[in-house]
Amino acid sequence: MSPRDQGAVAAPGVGSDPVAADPAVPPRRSDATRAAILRAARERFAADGYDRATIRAIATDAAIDPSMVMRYYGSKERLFAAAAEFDLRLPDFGDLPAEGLGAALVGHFLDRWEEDETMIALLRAGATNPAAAQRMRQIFADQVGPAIRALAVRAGVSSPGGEPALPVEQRAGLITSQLLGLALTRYVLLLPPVVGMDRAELVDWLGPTIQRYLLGRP
Amino acid sequence: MSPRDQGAVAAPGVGSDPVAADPAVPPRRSDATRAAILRAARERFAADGYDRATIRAIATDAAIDPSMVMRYYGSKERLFAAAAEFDLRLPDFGDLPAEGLGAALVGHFLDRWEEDETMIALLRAGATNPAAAQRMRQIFADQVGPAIRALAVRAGVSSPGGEPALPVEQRAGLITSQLLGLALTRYVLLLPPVVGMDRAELVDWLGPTIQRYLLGRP
DNA sequence: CGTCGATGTCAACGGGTGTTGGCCTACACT
DNA sequence: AGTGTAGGCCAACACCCGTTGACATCGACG
Repeated sequence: MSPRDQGAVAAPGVGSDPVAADPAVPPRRSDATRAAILRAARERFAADGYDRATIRAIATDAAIDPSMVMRYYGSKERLFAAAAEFDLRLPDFGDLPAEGLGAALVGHFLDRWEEDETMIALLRAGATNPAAAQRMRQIFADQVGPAIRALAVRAGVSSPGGEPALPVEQRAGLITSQLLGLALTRYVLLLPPVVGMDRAELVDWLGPTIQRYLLGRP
Repeated sequence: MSPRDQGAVAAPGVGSDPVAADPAVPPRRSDATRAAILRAARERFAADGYDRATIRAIATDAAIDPSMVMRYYGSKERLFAAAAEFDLRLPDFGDLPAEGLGAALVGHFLDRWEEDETMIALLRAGATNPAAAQRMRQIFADQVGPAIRALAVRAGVSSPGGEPALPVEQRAGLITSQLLGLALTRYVLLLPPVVGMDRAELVDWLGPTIQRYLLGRP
């Protein structure tokens, strides 16, 4: 195995421009293949979950040999780790009145899920694969938790220096439970009434819920 | 294969007394084995999901040969169908004031999940297995939907004969999204803040949410 | 006591999986 | 032009899976 291959496991940003990466690392001829593998992997993991998504099927989708997947990503587990790199891209909602935060969060997550199936792949895989579940906890800890904390602090539920009025971690957990429950019933289990509701209806119904978990009281 | 074996695939009620079944069908010597298989299957499906739960592992847990599983249940798919038989046991909350329905529902689901891992098995398997997802939709249609409809009618949101004030199916879908999201984050993904909350806290926080989905407005 | 069906064990089959190593090809550089 | 190396394919290995059929054992019933 070429010594350079090992270092290339870390994937670039999900939706980032494949061209114009770090100019210190010249583009390689295999970059297109790498990207094709990653794209096929995300599709398969999202559609089938970790176990049913086979290396052979992913390689067929990417129109290459299964052994190439191993050469570039080392193992199925590391391929999944690369394919499950996910950035929620949570904005800071800086110019939004505090009353609209819940609805804005619901809308942002709906948009994010529909434009990038990585999160669905993670959700499907996380139900059975411990590593995928760990990755979801990490995304929660690194992205959801801090964002919710910042929003709560800004809106005055908790002060940056002092004691939080209510544990912010639990607020983030409650918000996640509702948002992931929506993703589960809408995109994975395909529960008919949830699939049938449109974006505006979901924002209207779930917005106040998230709003209360974020800033309200039981 | 004995002709009687095929008919025995349908499992008895989940927590029902294994003795004193239909007296027309005399108990068989293999009933204990059947029950042991079913118990081991539920544990394995709940812990590992459909794909990772192997017939061999289930048979080992039940202390019998894998071929017995095939003899009694025909195939892995039919074994899962038998093990995933699930009764939510939703009460009608007859003597409860309408304001307490949301909290009562949350409490009932929490109790039900903790006393019977079948629902967790279904949730884990439903994320990747289409048949399991179909079963979840069926449970929703047969048990959750009608129960929510009855509660909503009783509390006056919808009248039995007339036009519902708001689609009751969507109310049931929203309730399911929050309750399954709780199960997912608490029992499957093991999100720390959700795992750390106790029953009373969860009822306090989620109760008003379910209450609004059941009887309120966006 | 002998028979027969139910209960259970054992070994194997066919197929699919992740993974590996050898080989060929084509490009880039001197 | 020659050569080294990265990119790619092929065949195979070892393993595990669901499933099957042949054979042993036990219990009830004539």
